[in-house]
Amino acid sequence: MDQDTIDQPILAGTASPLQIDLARRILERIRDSGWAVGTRISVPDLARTFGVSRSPVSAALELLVAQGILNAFETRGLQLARDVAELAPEDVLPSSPLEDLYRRMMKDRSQGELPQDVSEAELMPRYQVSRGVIRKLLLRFAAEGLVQRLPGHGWRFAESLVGDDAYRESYEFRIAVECAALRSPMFRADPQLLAPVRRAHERILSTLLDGKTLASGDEWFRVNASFHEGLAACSGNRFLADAVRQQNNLRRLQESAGFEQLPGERLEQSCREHLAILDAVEAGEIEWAEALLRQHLRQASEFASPQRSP
Amino acid sequence: MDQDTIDQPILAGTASPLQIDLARRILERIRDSGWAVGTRISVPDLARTFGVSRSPVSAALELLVAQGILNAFETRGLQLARDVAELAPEDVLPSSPLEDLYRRMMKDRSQGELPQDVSEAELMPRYQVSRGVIRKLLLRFAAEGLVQRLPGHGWRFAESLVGDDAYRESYEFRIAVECAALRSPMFRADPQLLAPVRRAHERILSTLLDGKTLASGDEWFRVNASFHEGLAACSGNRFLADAVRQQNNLRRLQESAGFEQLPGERLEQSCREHLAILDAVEAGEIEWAEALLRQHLRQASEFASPQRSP
DNA sequence: CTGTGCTTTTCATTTACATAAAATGCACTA
DNA sequence: TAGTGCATTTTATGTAAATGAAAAGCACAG
Repeated sequence: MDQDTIDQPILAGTASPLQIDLARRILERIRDSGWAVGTRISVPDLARTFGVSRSPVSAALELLVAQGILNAFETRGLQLARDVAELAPEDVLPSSPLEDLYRRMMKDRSQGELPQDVSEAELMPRYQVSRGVIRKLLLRFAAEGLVQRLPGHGWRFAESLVGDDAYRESYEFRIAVECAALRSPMFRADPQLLAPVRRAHERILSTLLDGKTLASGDEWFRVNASFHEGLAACSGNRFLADAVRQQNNLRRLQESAGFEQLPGERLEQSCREHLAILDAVEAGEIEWAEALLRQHLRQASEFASPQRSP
Repeated sequence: MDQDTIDQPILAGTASPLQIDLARRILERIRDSGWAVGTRISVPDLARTFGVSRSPVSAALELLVAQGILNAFETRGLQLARDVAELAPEDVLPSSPLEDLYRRMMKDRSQGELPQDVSEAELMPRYQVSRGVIRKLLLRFAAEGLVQRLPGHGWRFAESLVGDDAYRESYEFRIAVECAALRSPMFRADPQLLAPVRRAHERILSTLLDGKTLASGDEWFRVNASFHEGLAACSGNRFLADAVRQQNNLRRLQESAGFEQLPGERLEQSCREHLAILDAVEAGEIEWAEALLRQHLRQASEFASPQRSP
């Protein structure tokens, strides 16, 4: 077992993006479910959960085996080999080259090193990759609404979230949509949906109260997203839920540029506000919940916006 | 000049989708600007307007020449050859094969002839086209939020608007978003944006009052979409505008199934309601406009929904 | 009856090359 | 000075074969 712990770049070459992605999600799932060491890992079960066939799941589990997180279970099958509560997925798993490029392009754009209008042929030599890769990336950007095809040649980056305007607009949109979700006549606080969200918040809060900082900035982002998306999902309106999810995708773009490392206290406050909103929702006090949510978003907006001064 | 009038399928083979699209937009522009016969047509001007180079514009104009709509201007250049006020663009121009396929797939899906989950390899033989074409179409659907990539293999169509639930949810969403657009602090009724919308409505209204029916069902759909999108665009909030546009895309998927041929009187009423809202907006009476819009959407919802009974 | 491990089949992506289309530049004209 | 017409360059798209990855099937163990 080599060195037992972290040696990432090994065998990073052989693993599809899907496999890496699955490995990360499986690891998160193991952690969040709090399974004990020795628990048997079922491939078909995971395959069902993530909506794929068993092949990529098996490959993903192999990655985890190579990291010493899983090991063989008696004669066949796999089991959990160690406690993963303290493990940060990104430290353990190789990152997909595609994902890296994605972030790199995003960063380059948000720092103005890429012009607003680009051509595929211009990007190919810049990032030393084939056209297919470039296309794939651009398509992903496009799916997230960050980039558009121009008629004729070229692509244009959205004005995106550069500039205070976009920030204001984003928060205005979120207030409109999320409050509408709460007010929806079909709104119903689904415990199955909200309980994990609450747990995640409590976990973070206790980490903070221990004086520790979060393992990764990404973690708060994900929990935050799960809160807003979970609330929207309770509206029973797929369009409201989709809109919230879409906004979160956009925001992820922003964060990964490296801006907005929230200070611990602000983070703690956000966490408490989320919990208060959950309390109100679960108690059926929807109007109060809406007021809290509106206030929460407004504050978040004020906190985020003055990052850049004009 | 052959037969002077309409002979569509001729030389439909040689013309890129962009060229055909431009030809249609140019024709609409000529019609909506009300230029007189003999007006000179400037290529660079059109190229600027549509944000492309002169090449595709020239090619598009050639298409119009072939239809007898333009002809040579003295020694060089082109001029408007005939009155186009009564011309329906779709009768004159060849339709791009890509566009046809797009509509066909949409229709097939909305009539349930395509399953929700599809693979590229399944579509290729079905529509007798290469993978590239299929990809292009799927990507277009994806950009409109109508289809999603599945992890692993295949694509999944959005739940779309099948079922009464989806209808209700769609209208709830639109009410939330469009009303938020009106209430936005940055809302500003932009005449440049709204004037063409108003003109289009007036044109339709006068057509109806003449006792005629609309040239194509598509026409009302486009005008209706331009109204709602135009209003949202005035909010100065790109996210609100995008959300409205996306809803319209979804609705188009629905309509193309051939449902919902609105009766003339309902159509006339919708038209008048739109105009009333425009009046209110342009007079700065935003609250009144919002009330009208909310009512308008609610009525439209009631009209559309009982189409299918459970 | 479910899960595993392996094999086979299906599907998607990649690569390189050929072709089509759009953008650009320039000489010339009104 | 802006516009046309044509030539050139740049850019993107289409095609086909090869590779790689995921899905589906099957025999067997618990």
